[in-house]
Amino acid sequence: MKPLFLSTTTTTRPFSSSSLTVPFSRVVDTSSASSWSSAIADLSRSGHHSEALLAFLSLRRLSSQPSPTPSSLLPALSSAASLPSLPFGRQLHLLSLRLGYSPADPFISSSLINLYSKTQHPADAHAAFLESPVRNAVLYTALVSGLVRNANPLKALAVFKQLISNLGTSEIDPAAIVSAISACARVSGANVVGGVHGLLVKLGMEAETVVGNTLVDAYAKSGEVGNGRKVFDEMPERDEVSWNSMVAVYAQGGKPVEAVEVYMEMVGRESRRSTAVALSAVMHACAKGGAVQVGRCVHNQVIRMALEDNVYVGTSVVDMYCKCGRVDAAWKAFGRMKERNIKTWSAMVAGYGMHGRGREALDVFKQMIEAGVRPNYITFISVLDACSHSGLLEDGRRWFKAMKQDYDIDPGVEHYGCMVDLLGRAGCLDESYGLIKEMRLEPDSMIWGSLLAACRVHKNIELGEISARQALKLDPKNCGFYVSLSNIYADFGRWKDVERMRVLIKTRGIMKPPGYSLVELKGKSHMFMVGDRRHPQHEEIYGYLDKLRVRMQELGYVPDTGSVLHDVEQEEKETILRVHSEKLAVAFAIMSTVPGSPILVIKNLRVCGDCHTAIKMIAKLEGREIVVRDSHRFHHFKDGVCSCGDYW
DNA sequence: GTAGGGTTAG
Repeated sequence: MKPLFLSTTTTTRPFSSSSLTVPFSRVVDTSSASSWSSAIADLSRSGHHSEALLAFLSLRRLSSQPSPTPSSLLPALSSAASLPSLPFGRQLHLLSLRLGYSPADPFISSSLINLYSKTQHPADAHAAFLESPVRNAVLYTALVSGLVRNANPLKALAVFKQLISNLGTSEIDPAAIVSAISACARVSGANVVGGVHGLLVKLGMEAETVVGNTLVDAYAKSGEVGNGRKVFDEMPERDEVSWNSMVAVYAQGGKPVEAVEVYMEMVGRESRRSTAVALSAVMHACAKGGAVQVGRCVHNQVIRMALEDNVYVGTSVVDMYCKCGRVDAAWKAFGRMKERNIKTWSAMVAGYGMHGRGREALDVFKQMIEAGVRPNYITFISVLDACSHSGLLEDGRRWFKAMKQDYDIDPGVEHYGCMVDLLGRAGCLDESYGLIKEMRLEPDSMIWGSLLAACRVHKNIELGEISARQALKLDPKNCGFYVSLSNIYADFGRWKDVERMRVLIKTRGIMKPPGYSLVELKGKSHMFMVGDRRHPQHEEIYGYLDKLRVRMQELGYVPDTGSVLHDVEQEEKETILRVHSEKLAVAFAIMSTVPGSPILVIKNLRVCGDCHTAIKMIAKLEGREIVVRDSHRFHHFKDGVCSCGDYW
């Protein structure tokens, strides 16, 4: 009966970036079952899941104990679920079946539901639920959250309703309500979150911090940021997660100013600790809103707190600079990082890619492979996207083939989308069409849209009609498809068809989502919509644009009214073009900054053809580098040309 | 057996 000294020193946890010292060492009496199981439970509870599993295995091997009991099996199973590790979990499942603990023991059953949900085996999770002779609230809750995790929120809500009808509302506790709220957050429809909110108020759970946290996120996910903020403001107590969620909500909504405000309130008035999570979230907000000045301040804070080496924070810094048009600053930050994971590398590849610097993107990608990091599904999207933005036809073909052959990754719609775009751009329309036809997956509307756009550039009316028909079948409300087809007809002088498209757009009530452009000035974001006159300096902006237009016309500028949808006269179309949001933003930025300094404009939609031509000229006339981020990529306008090579 | 199920971020 030799006691075993079980000590775990420095070890690296799988799926975690930092190596850490496990604060665990104790004497385990291997002859005592309770000492054995409490050691495993301690490890599992403190989050040292691989160590818990190792302890379970090694102690089983060393021990004279006949067979494990639920008190050691259970924490091991819960660690297997947390990692998550399907092989370990299955082994433990089989063991508990053999020993008769499963399916009889509801504690084991709930852990099994959790395990199979986390390893994306929802059918097995459901089976574990059905096999259990006991159906208590914990089992229901495990199933509800598991279904949410596996992208089935509707079924999750149905299971939650079963809970209520079978067990009554008295069985509902905060954990149950939290999983129900997170299901609601992912179901579209009016007031879904509000329904469960009402229920939990009736049950007197609104003061629970976790419940409030989940509600904040749920309202935000359903587009009701205001309601989320209200819940946040009324919470009696807020923890770290509450604050981080509120920052994240604004980040996801692309509101860097509000995100920073909440962050400042957290570290200022509330004098809470700033954390890596909070800083990544704020950085994410800056990336989304193109707020490079604020982003730089946040970056300074990251440096001050010595958090640059944190791989998550470092990656969000890289991503922020890329998305704010400063890909060289991103590269510098990338170079300083001591540790890089797959997301870090992919962010850098994507960063170069969206700036049209495909060669550099591929170089980084090759360095990544040399560094021994295995590319995944996402990485290949970045790689192929980079090829398509730079027209690297041969590289694109090569890596598209290699992803399946060398890395055994089946191409998804995103990869096909990049290839269709790349081939189409290069004028290989038949090959592009052929690729769509040989896809095993259902092509989405974006893929057909890419081919449609290529058909316009390379003037192929037959294939254009085919593509448009398919695209519109999948997404009949997307006005871009109507416009592209109409443009093709216009290029061929088929004015009757152009008119037919115009009528179609009108009768089907197709609306273009409102376009807006953002410019950051002294840390403040200025937003412009088409024909916006809300800006205090709008008189000056319009006056300046008028003067610019005269100079542009001297250079041969002719308005391209093709992308104006409205049912109006030619003259009026030109007026609309004149006040497109990106033109207003560019004019405002030039007026407000020192001559010669670069300009960044963030646009929510794709930049229109006329604006693209106009901004090229403005860049030349004003001797400025104008960088525009549209919904698709970056455009660097300089000396009258654009980095996209006029294909976007 | 404070045994199992619950929220945020990258």
